[in-house]
Amino acid sequence: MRVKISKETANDVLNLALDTLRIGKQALIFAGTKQGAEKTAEEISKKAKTNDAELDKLSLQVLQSLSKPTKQCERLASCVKKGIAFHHSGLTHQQRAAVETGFREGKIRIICSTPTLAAGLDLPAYRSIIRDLKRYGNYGMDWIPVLEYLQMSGRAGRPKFDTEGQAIAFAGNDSDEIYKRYILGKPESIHSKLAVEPVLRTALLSLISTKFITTQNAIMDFFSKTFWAHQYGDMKNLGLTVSKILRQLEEWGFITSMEEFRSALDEDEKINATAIGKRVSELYLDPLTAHHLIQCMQKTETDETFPYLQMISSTLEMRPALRAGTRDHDNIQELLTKNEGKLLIEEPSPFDDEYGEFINSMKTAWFFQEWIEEKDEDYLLEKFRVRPGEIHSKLEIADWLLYSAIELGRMLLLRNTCRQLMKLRLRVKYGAKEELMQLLKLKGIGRARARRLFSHGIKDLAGIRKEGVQKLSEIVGSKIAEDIKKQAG
DNA sequence: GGACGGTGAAACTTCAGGTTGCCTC
DNA sequence: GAAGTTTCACCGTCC
Repeated sequence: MRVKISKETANDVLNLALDTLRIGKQALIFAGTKQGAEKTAEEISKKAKTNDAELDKLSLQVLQSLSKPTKQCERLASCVKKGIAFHHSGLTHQQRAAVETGFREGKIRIICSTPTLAAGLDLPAYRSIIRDLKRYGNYGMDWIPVLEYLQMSGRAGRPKFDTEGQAIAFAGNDSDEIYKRYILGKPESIHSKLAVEPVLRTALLSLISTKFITTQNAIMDFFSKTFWAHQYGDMKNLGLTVSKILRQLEEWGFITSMEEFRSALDEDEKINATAIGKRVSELYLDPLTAHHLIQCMQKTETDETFPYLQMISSTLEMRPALRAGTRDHDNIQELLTKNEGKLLIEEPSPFDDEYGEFINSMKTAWFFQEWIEEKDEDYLLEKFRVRPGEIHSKLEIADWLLYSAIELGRMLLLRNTCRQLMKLRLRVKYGAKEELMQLLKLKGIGRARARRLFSHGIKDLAGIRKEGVQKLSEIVGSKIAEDIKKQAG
């Protein structure tokens, strides 16, 4: 089928989008990066001539999803005003929901998105436009998986409304390659061998700790019957990986064999989870991460925050860590010097493979440090290029890791460290300095109000009791003033 | 003559996603 | 590897 599109601008993605608007249909546009998605949405919205009171309402909703709108919020809001939106992991939950329902209801005509929408959500459109078929990966720029292409093009056509759908991919100079790869090519198998180890580690420990499996033979037997082994194909290799992981788990003290003097695990030997191994499994923690946390905590008992932030920032769970660019170089060097001798993970040689990952984890830790120093989201967006939604997801992971670390620390009787970590967890949760801790215990008081109270000299519950409702009302509003007065007793 | 502003090309920077736990001093 | 962003030199205009 041939479709003629008028060449209104030099940008064909833009032309296609404008054409979609003209024929009164909806489109999803897939871009390779968040920046790319935002950019295309913005370009289209500048050319779109939509005007609608409903959209104004939606736009306002998007803008006010945070107490203080960031530049990203403003950008999205101005797009939505024109019936265009972008969608990626850096959006807040409310924003995502607003964009999705807005599209389902037909108010939003075009969404420019990263592959988020293709995988998880059922959001069909008349046109599915794939702008980028290449993406930056571990080995430079590379083709996206066939599976992903199918998922994106599969969004075209809405079964209930359209009799047809169009999936359009932008080819550039590689149309032959694209035809071979994506139209004729087979999707790759679901499991990749590289991703196996963390999952296998967690699964193994869980099987052992629930006493579902007690010998290595039984383990191999179990895995040979799973679909997973079928996918993995090579049982011999899987066997080697399994015994390697078992040895690691033993070394880390998460499992024991009955005859402890034997260094290697015998195949019929009984295997049990240790108390701490059991807890690790209950926490759904990757044993490697658990081991890392334990080692770090046993190394120090500091009352500084940065070492612990570095500890949680250098886990697999926290990946992808924030990328450190050249403009961060000086700041990170300064951090390294300032924390010399206190870091829980030593700086590797710059020639080491891990060096880049180390620097990234330093940047992530630094980001958390700034967060608990009460820097606002706009500042963080500017300085770290972290979007609001990402801030939340990183904080959630941080909270979970800190919780896990506290649990493990408690079992290891690291009382002092646990106390520090509990304080830190609260600060990470609220993004506040330690001096606000007392006030944050109150319901309805977050870091913003706590800071306002504090700067008026009200520093704790006693301070609230002393102050009159009138004065409190001026600071935090009358409803909350009454409420916290009640809470303070 | 100098402040200001627009333009374009070169240099530089950055690059997807999302599941896990919960009362504990 | 390539899109997006920043920087900077260059030119023209207005006062």
